[in-house]
Amino acid sequence: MSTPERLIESTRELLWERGYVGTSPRAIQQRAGAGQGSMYHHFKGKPELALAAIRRSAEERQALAEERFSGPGTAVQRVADYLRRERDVLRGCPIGRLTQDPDVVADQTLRQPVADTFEHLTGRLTAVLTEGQALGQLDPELDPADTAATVVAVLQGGYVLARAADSVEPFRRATEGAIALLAARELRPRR
Amino acid sequence: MSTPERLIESTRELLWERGYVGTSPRAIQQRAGAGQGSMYHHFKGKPELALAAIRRSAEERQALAEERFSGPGTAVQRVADYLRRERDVLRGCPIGRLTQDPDVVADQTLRQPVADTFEHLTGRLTAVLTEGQALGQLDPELDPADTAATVVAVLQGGYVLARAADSVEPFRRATEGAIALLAARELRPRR
DNA sequence: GTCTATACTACGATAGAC
DNA sequence: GTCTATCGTAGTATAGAC
Repeated sequence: MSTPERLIESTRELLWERGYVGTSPRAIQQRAGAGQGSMYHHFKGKPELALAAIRRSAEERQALAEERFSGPGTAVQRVADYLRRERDVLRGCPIGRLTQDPDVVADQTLRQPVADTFEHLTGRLTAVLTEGQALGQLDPELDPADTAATVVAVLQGGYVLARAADSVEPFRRATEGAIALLAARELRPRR
Repeated sequence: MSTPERLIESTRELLWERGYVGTSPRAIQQRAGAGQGSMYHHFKGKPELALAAIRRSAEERQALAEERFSGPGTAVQRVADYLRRERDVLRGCPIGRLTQDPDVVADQTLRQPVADTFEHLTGRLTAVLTEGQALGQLDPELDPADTAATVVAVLQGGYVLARAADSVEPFRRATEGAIALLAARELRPRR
C-alpha cells in the first residue's frame, strides 16, 4: 500500500477508536509507519487527512448497508437482515461516533459525509418500507420516513447501550424489540 | 458555590461538550474560576474530578427520567411522554456521550455510573410496560425488556442522527416512529 | 486553601537537508 | 518523497511559598 493510502487507513482506524480530538498526527504516523515530513508532504494537516478518512468510511458504510437493502425477502425481512447483520458492536459505529466530536460537528466540511450517510441510510430504508406497503406486505398506516428514522436510531442507540454495558446484549434486545414491533405491522398475504 | 462544587460543575459541562479526552484540567480551572493549585488541592487529578462529575450527571439523569415514568396515563402515554420530554437535542445526551470516550469505557470506575444509568432506565421502562400488560392496556405478546431497550436506543440514536444532521428533525421522526409502533400494540379497553 | 514556579511530555506544524 | 531539526503552545502534574 502506498504511503498516502496507509496514512488514510491509519486515520480511519484511529478516528474510529479515539475520535477526532483523541487522534494525533504523531499516532497516525506511527501506525502508518510514516515519518513526520512524509505525512505533511501528502496532506496539509490533520483536518485534510481526517476529511479523506471520514469520506472513505462514509462511502464504505453506505455500500455495506446497500448489500442488505437490495437482498431478497419482504420489507420486514430486509430491515431485520440489516439490523441483524454481523457487526463489531462493541467497537461502535465509525460514522455515528463522529457525531460526538465537537470539532467534527462544528466543521461543515467534516460533518457533511456523516450527514450524507445517515440521510442515505434513512432514505433507502424509507424506500424499502414504502415498497413493502405497495406490495401489500405492510400496514399502509405506517409512516415510512418516521419508521426508517426509528430503525436507524435503534441501531445507533444500540451501539451506545452496548458500549455502556460492555456487552452486546442490550444491542441485541434493542434490535430484536424493534424487529418485533415492525413484524406486528406485517399484513397477511391475501390470496 | 464552593470551589470544589464549581470545579465539578465545570467538569460536567466540559465532559458534555467535549468529552473526556477533550477536557483539560486547564479548561476546567478557567471555567470554574479556580487556580491550578486550588484544583489539585481538592482533587487528585482529572480522573477523580471526572468521576465526581459523571456520578452527578448519572444521578441527575435517572431522577429526570423518573419524573416521567411515575407520571399519569397509560403505559404507552408514559413512554411517549418520556420520549417527547423537552430536551436540548443538539447538545446530545451527557451520559450517552461518554460511551464514545475510550478512556471512560476502558476504566471500570468511570464506566460504572454510565452503565448504571442505562440499566436503571431500561429497568424502569420494562416495569412500565409490564404494568401496562397487567392492566390489559398492552398486547401481552410484547416482550417488555426488549421493547424497553428499543425505546432507550431510539432516544440515544435520535441524538446521534440529530447531531449528524444538525437538526432536531431526525430525532423527532425517530421518536414519533417508535411511539406509533408502540401505540399499535395498545389494546382497546373492554368494557 | 490558594498562588506561583517549575517540569516534562505531547500536540500540531514548518524548514530545510538529503 | 522522506528525514531530522526546530518551534511555540497546551496537557497534566508536582513543589513550595503564602
